[in-house]
Amino acid sequence: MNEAARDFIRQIIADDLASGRHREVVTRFPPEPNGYLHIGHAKSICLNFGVAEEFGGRCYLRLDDTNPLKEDQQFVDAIMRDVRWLGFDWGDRLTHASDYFEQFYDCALELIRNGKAYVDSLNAEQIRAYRGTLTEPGRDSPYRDRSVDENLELFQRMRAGEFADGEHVLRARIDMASGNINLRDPILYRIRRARHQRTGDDWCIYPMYDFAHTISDALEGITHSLCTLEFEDHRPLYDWILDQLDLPSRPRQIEFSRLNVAYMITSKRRLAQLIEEGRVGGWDDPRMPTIAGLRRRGYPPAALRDFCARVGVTKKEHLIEMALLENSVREQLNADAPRAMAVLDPLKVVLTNYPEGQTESLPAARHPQRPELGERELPFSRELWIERDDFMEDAPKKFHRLKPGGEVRLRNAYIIRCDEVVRNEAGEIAELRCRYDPDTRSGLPGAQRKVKGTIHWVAAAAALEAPVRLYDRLFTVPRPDADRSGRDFHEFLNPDSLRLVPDAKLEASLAAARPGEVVQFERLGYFVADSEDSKPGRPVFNRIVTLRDSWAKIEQAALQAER
RNA sequence: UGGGGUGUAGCCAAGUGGUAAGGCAGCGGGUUUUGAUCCCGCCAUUCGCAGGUUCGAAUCCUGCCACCCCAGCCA
Repeated sequence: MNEAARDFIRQIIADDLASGRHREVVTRFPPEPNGYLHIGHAKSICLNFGVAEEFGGRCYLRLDDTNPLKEDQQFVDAIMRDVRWLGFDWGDRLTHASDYFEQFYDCALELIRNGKAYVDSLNAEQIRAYRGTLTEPGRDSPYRDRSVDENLELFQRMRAGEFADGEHVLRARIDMASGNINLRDPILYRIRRARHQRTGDDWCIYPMYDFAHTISDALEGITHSLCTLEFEDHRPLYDWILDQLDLPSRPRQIEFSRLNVAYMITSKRRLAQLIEEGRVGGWDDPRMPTIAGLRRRGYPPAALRDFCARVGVTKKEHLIEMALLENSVREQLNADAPRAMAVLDPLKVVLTNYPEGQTESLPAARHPQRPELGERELPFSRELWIERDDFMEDAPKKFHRLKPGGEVRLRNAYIIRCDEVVRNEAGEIAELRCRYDPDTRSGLPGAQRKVKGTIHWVAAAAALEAPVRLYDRLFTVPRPDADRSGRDFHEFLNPDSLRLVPDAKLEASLAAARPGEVVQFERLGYFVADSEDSKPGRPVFNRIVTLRDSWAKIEQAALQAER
């Protein structure tokens, strides 16, 4: 694995192994259980677990539960489910920051004894004022020089619950004049009378991220602590903590840029807001960028892993086009998804020369490139549904579907010719009267005859009617949460992110689709039987992604040319 | 005005002094009973800009410019 380092982090790790600095690789994925994991986390999961796997090391799943006000067990369960679904295994390395509360406390005592931490009794407002600004240094707190004994006593009393929330904090004694604000005596512990989901009421003081995270890394023997760019200027603090304490290992923090995908937001706060406001159905709504949402949408885990691998790992800010994600999804789905036919916007076709009452059953391959997947049977009869936009009265020459007097092939069946267009009183096209050519049934020698187009269809009498949900991007602009003019991301919600087709006409064999099963509706896209709303015999389908559509491009180009 | 980062094609991304990989997108062509898939070809004389060093610079030096992050008792 050494020579094939795919990114700068793997390069560093390979070098560390080669130089003997480390003999093994230990990483961790440390989410805070205050929301669901999203596609950005997927990148971090793939990186941390992937690196460990590739270098024969191990990776911890560590729940960073140091703030009882925000965290919840339901999120812990969801996180485990999502990591597992993505294809990763933490073995017996499931940990919680709260497992180490006692050790954190001991570390705090050690800092106090060495004069490296003190109890500050300024209130929150005062602490902010004393901190200075980006360009002006801060000032020392009047409590900064309390004696070791006084600090020890106060801190012990903090733990014992003798003070109200906010009355005191424990601070590191570093440098109030540092250009790096994280070094201006950062807060290590705060008093918070809140019931913790794992430790209950054992504690009323809780450690801050920088303190808890650094020590957790060291206790677990993490060799490479991988995190996103916004923690870059926390690294001096990370290293300072490691310098002060007597810990079993010395991890190294390395930062990489977080994943940004166009037309998506990954702020947990904003995602939670969308749910609260009822803009989406929940954390697993198929439009959500959450792992649960993508799963319900029908994205295969392998597609997500492939996507993360293609995106790469660097320190550069980026905005990945959705097309890259969709390419990974289509690539997975094309290989495995069985084919079926479904008509979403039906137009009736009557085959005038097909005997009334007659039906037949036509075999059709489940997958054109994979004969081993077998065949399914398609009922065929006199009345059919075809897609409304597969017919055009005044068709351009490039349109090779059905037109008056024209021929088209019905996929897996016969060639038909359109003789007559029947209209209703409103003047709308109500039905097409066509003739079929009996010699051209698929499999027969007559089927060799070439026609320009092939369209999909469903026999009317045998059609399964089922709801189909057509999903599209949730937002109308690539960066909904970074608008230059300061407009709120709500303004960019896509009103057409979900279009419901209440009774699409589906090929009969689709009645057997199990929840979670993926199929390709030929010429339309990939669809999944919804895992929540499908009932036996009555599936509800979600559109995962459309097929590539070069006709749509031609049409668009024509439209452009007209202008 | 302090500190920390980042600039290679439309979007990502390799490149580590020897003459710009690869993917996505796009364009052109072939195969095709999915306008899908698959296959072939094209797509950076130039690496944020300006100087300098060198036989030779995306890579080294100097200066400049642009963008991102940091002032939670959040993570």
